[in-house]
Amino acid sequence: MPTIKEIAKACNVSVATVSNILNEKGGVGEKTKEKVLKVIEEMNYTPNSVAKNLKTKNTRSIGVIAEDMTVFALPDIIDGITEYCEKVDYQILLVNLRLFKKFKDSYYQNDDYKVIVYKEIRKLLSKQVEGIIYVAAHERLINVIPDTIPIPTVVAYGFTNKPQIPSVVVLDMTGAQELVRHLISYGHRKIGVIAGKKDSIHTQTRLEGYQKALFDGNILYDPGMVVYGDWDRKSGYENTDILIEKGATAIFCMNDFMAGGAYDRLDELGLKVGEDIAVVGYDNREMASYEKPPLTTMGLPLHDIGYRASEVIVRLLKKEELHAENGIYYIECNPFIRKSVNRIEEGQ
Amino acid sequence: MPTIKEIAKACNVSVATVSNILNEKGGVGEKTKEKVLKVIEEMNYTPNSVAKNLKTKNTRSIGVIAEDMTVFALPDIIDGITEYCEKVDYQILLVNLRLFKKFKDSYYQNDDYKVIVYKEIRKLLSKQVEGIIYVAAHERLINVIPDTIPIPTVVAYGFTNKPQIPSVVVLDMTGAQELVRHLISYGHRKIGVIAGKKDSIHTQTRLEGYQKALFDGNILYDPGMVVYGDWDRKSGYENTDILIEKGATAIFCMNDFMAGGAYDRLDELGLKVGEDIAVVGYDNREMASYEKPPLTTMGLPLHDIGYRASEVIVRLLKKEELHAENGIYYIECNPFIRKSVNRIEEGQ
DNA sequence: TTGTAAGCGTTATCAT
DNA sequence: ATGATAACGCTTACAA
Repeated sequence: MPTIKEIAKACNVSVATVSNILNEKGGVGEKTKEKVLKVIEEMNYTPNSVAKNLKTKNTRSIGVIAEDMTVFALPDIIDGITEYCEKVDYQILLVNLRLFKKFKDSYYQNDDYKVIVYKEIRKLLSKQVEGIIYVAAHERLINVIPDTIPIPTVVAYGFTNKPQIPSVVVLDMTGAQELVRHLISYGHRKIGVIAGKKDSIHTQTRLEGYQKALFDGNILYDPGMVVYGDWDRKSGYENTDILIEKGATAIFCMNDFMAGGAYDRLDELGLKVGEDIAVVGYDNREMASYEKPPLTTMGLPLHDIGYRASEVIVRLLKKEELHAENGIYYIECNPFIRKSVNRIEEGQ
Repeated sequence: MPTIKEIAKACNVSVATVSNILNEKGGVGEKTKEKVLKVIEEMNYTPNSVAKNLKTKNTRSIGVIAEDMTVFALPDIIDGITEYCEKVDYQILLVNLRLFKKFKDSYYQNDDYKVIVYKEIRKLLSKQVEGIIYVAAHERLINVIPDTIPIPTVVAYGFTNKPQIPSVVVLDMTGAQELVRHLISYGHRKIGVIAGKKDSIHTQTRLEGYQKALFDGNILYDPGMVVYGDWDRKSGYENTDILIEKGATAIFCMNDFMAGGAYDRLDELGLKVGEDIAVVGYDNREMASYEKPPLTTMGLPLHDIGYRASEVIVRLLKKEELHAENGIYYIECNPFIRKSVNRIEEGQ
């Protein structure tokens, strides 16, 4: 690989001239420019960005720390990050923590992984990335980022307890609200909920959205209509009976898996989803559209979360003002209306 | 951020000494070492790898070019890459081409994206990556990598026509063979096939595996028992009748989606999968385990493909011998035996 | 055991 | 319009 020096020598010009041409600084004669460009082409010269970065003290690169690439939300989030970064010509250094593979489901219960994160941040820092995006595998409080971190950092799909580290999260509240409003608009008034785990942020905010929709619809909130699952299909199956016994005409499941479980049980009960009873899910997982009937659900704005996170990083890099309360950006969900909600006649 | 010079000054030693300590070169007095380490800690010094890389002319980084992150195979492949790279301490520069988003399904029909790939390779080269892994979204011939590429390159999940660019692919043949052998071992002898698109490499090799299994089982190969779908669920649905009319007792679908479609049609026909008829899929997509009954299928060795690809790159980097015919590495599939295959009594 | 200084491939300042 | 040269932060002979 030739260097700028060799190009200069081959052209009988100085390195400064070659550099000026490469960076379009102007003040260069037309024919020298032509000649140099030709030689560069001929010798297949590629500038060495490492040297350039050392000199200019910027790398146009950001570090992306993914808790676990293989968790369903991550690829879309990273896709959003890459889309924006491509636009503004930033390179991505990817680190995949593989937390689920290493620590199973419980990694965030202990703090062993804090030191791993810390180490990876150091590495990224030494590589002179200009910013870091930390992508959580599940939306929750992320407190592994040292406050002493000297470069802009944002958390995607997770909250922080520090306003100086912005975060980008799902606007779960209105998503749930919209789904339940949809149910109500189809005449349902006895709407059961199969919630997720009680300590999950998703569960709490989706429940709030449910309550708001009831309130707007002038429907009494009956806590007995809310049962808690654990996000797994089986728990959807198991909790369905309770709701049916209470006379629910519709079931709002807080994820698609539990909705699938409800489908299973409803089928056994001889109840046809979308005809005798309504079911809605959340997340718009791939299987949602393959259920019979296809499941009405709420799509997570994963791609947009990544996109926004990189927008925020770039604003931070340019020292531009941020306009988000407490540094939290909420991104709206998109509904997927399919065939799992039946219309109920008035007075029924 | 302090530099090595500032550390040296603060310690009243030379930069060489600090450097030697950092790189554990030895020949350093115990107490100077202690002192320097303490100051490094205190001043929170992080070595600048950009400068280091410039000097040492290696970056311990490889470029990963993904055709499209959001295609189902990619996250696992990249996960495999990151696992190995973490072990050998290589950093990943990620490029997401977003081919599907940009060109829909037909990008590989035209060559517009060749110039994009070429540009990205140049960028990566200028960043001084030591090798490149190109990750295809679907297994096919990848011919977008210039033969003039000056650094080791391997294609994951795709073939190349150049032996100097190794590739790592799925061993589809034995996967299909094993699946059909499984069917035969359960007593099935009239095994229909819903194949994928005719021009797909997957279709061709999986068909070959099917034929081999028949041969080993002393079963006549009836080309009429093979119908072609287009990988979509609908085409599984539509092709089922043909096979049933021909008296198939088992259907080998070349992916899980088409198997799902077959389930749908069989259900309409009043045939119970796993009792009256056997169905197997391929790929082990997420929905396979949620089908009723859970679908027996063949899992793709995605993670291992990525892992192997980076192993190969690292071997290449170390100029070690490669031991693969034509530079093609085949990775075996893993079967997921579930509930969709019934046992047939002899003579039935 | 420690220090001096050259040099990696660029950019940028200042002359010419 | 072009060139000489210092500097970016580090490693590495080589000298002391």
